Amino acid sequence: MELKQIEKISKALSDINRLKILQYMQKNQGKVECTHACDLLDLAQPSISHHIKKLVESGLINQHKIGRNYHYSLNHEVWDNYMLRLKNL
Amino acid sequence: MELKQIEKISKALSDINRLKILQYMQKNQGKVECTHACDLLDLAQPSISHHIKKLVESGLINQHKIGRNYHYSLNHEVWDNYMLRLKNL
DNA sequence: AAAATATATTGAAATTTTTAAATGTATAAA
DNA sequence: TTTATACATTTAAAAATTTCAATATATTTT
Repeated sequence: MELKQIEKISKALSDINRLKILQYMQKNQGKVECTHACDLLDLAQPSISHHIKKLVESGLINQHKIGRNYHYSLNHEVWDNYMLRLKNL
Repeated sequence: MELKQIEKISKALSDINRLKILQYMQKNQGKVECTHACDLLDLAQPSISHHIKKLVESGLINQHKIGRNYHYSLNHEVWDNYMLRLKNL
């Protein structure tokens, strides 16, 4: 993993709303209802959408549509590599 | 460790220049000669100073002056807590 | 196929971050 | 104690990020 990706992942983790979204995902078995997330975070729907996109683009989470809603899962490989690289910076 | 500090540390790690500074510190046993760092990163001296400050403020590194220059050391407690919190987000 | 529901994208404003010139402060050397 | 050297701070401009209204797209229901 290159330094550039370490930077990108750290950036994805550097916003409290995105951290809360990650927590919400985990608690909800990866299921995310956008409207519920809006209430929870007190953000407009496009903002939620934008934050989720950043998480996906960083590679930290995978996205797949189920019916009308989305499900997400941690990309454990990316996650573990990130930790490892930080430890041995 | 609160979510706010996770955010702050991630933010400190979310700039490639700061990551390079961290690497440079490690390679140099924590010793930093600012002018050398300027050359390495192709940044002006105040920028280096600013980036180092962000790292110190995040709690990731400790700063202590030796003679005219500065030495730094990783704050392992903060570092480890950060990792742990991320793992169990 | 039309209406309803859920998320994505675009565009623009507000905020934050990054950068460096100018200047200040502290230490070391002459 | 003057001069040189090294890092810090202030200030201001440039760049990037965050936010949301408006709009678009996709899916489900009727």
